[in-house]
Amino acid sequence: MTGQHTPTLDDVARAAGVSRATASRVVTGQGAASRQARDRVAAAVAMLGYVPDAAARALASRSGTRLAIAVIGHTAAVLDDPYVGRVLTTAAHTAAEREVGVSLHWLPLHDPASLARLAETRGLGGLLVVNPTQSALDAVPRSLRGRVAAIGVGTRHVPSFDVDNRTGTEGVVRHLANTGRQRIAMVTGPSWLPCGDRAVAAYRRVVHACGGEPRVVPGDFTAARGAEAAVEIMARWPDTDAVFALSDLTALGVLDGLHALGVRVPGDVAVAGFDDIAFACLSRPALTTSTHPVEQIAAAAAQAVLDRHDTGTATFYPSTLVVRESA
Amino acid sequence: MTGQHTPTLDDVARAAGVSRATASRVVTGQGAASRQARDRVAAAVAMLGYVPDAAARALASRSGTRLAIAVIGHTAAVLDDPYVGRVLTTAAHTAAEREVGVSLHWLPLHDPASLARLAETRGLGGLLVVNPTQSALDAVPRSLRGRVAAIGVGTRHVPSFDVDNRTGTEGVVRHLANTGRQRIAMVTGPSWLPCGDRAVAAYRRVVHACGGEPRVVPGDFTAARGAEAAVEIMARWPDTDAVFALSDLTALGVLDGLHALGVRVPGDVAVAGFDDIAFACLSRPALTTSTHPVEQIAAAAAQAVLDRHDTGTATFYPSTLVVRESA
DNA sequence: CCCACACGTGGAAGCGCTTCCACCGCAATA
DNA sequence: TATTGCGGTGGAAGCGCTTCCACGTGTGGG
Repeated sequence: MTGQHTPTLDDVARAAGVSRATASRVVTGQGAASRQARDRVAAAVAMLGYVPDAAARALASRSGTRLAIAVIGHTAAVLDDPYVGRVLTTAAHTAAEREVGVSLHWLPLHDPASLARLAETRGLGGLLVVNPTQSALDAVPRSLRGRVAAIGVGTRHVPSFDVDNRTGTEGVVRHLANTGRQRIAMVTGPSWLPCGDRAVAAYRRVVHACGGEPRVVPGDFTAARGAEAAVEIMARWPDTDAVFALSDLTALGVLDGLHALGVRVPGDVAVAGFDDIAFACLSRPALTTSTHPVEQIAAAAAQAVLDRHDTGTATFYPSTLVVRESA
Repeated sequence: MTGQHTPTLDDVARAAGVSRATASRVVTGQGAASRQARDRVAAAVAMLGYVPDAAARALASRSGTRLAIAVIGHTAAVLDDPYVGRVLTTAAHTAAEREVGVSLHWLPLHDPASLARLAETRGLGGLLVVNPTQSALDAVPRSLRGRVAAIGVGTRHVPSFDVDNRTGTEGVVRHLANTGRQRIAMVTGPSWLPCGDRAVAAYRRVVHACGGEPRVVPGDFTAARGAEAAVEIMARWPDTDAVFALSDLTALGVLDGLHALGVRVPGDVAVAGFDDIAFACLSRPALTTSTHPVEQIAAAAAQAVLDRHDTGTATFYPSTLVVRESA
């Protein structure tokens, strides 16, 4: 071999018999280049196995190339939730396909400034915020507008990609009602997550329409909280005959809590979740839930940020009921 | 504000009244600097809110700063496995703490060249390979030696960080034997994963020592395969009274398959898994398994690569039995 | 026949940083 | 006192790339 010298654009240009400027134009696809030049540069690239240096490219074009993914609320809950894991891996995968680097950040919940700091990092190609709070999003500098997206609820200035919590919730709660459940309780998500409001509102609406009374207990998307919530619900409203949890993980916890209480599912109480994580079909009884296109959502958000195409304010993806054994 | 000008090292140097070289030394901590210079630069940094540009730094120091994490064998199986998710998020988190970027890569299984290509990317600060095959690792150029680590089984030249499959397996299988199980079957991991060999060998040893005959069925770490495997096992050896799966996900699938068959767990057949994923305690019956310090393993591997400290060849982390209901 | 005007091209100036090198003063040694 | 050494410093040369700009060319319209 010719020594350990990774080929640079100069090498390519020399091999192709053109200037570095021309080689750059061909490689990036920006700017004009004759057909002949294009071919020769392409051949040289292939021959030398040239790979552009991302750092140099980012530096020279002063357009950051890194996609930062920020997850708000770093707790064990977030790490254990397969929903978040799927979002992360899909977004990262989308970025990897475009050969852009990814940095993952876990941000504290009540510190909007931390997001602002992250957003101000030079060399940021885009920012994807998972489960943002409004205040955090508002702290994002306007210089990044058009390169930020939220997975969850956004703001006027930050486009969002999320599942349609409203119709999703309606679907599940209606199913519960249609199968004869009269006294349906709900375990919500964390109070700071704005997407939960939509879902709770939808739940209230359906329950009222069926002549029932809402029974809402706060949750936090963890299984442990689900088990607690189940106990709370049964203590407070012993005649409850269905529980809807806004997260499968929580629903699984509810199943657990109910089991410990000696309550039969779905005999005594029906249980339904939300998300359709992989384990939903593995629990005993298998969990009735609502499935949403997480991969599609995460990929769309990543693409929107990476390609800077303006996608309007909010895009919702349909969530569809999956009936299994628990309800 | 003074216009949209992100402060550069030049600004810092000017504000501190030193040269750019000195400012750089202070900021990076490399090289000598007087106490006075250090203080003044630190003050300037704080005042201006200076953040070093990663791209420029990488370019100038020609020491890539990105940590690439490669997951071998991109299938739905890998994405759904919370074990992999935990490894990824922990490694990414460790990297983020050090302010190094991360790029995630999903590589095809039977293409060692793809890892080599990735490894040759300029500007790579380190490479972490999850679930590598031997041939893939052998394809990593020696120029990267000391900056590669495997999570799983490594090679002579690539240090590895892994759970101690041998004692972990022994622990589980012994527990099965000690609780009166005589005819213990095992569902392995994918055949291309070298770590599986250790576990299978350990399983054979314990079974032989107890006077039993090994009953091995191939698995692939998915739940679906676990369900199939359960059916296969019961068809082939109807008197089986215990199943050990080398992955919780698979064990959960086994539970499912057994349930469909009308086999009671743990009454008729005991089931044990490996990994202790979050759902292991949520299944019905709750899964007996072996827990390992995934976070610790992933963080150690990431640190080793990032800090370039030579950690010898292989580090094993203990796996400890967790007895729940299924065995 | 000359000017305007595209288009393709190469020269050269950086992007923000690290690092080699030469330099300077000062204390320790001879 | 002359010599070394060394910690601290600034100048300057790049790292590999993009991109502005000026400079030919070949076309078409006036």
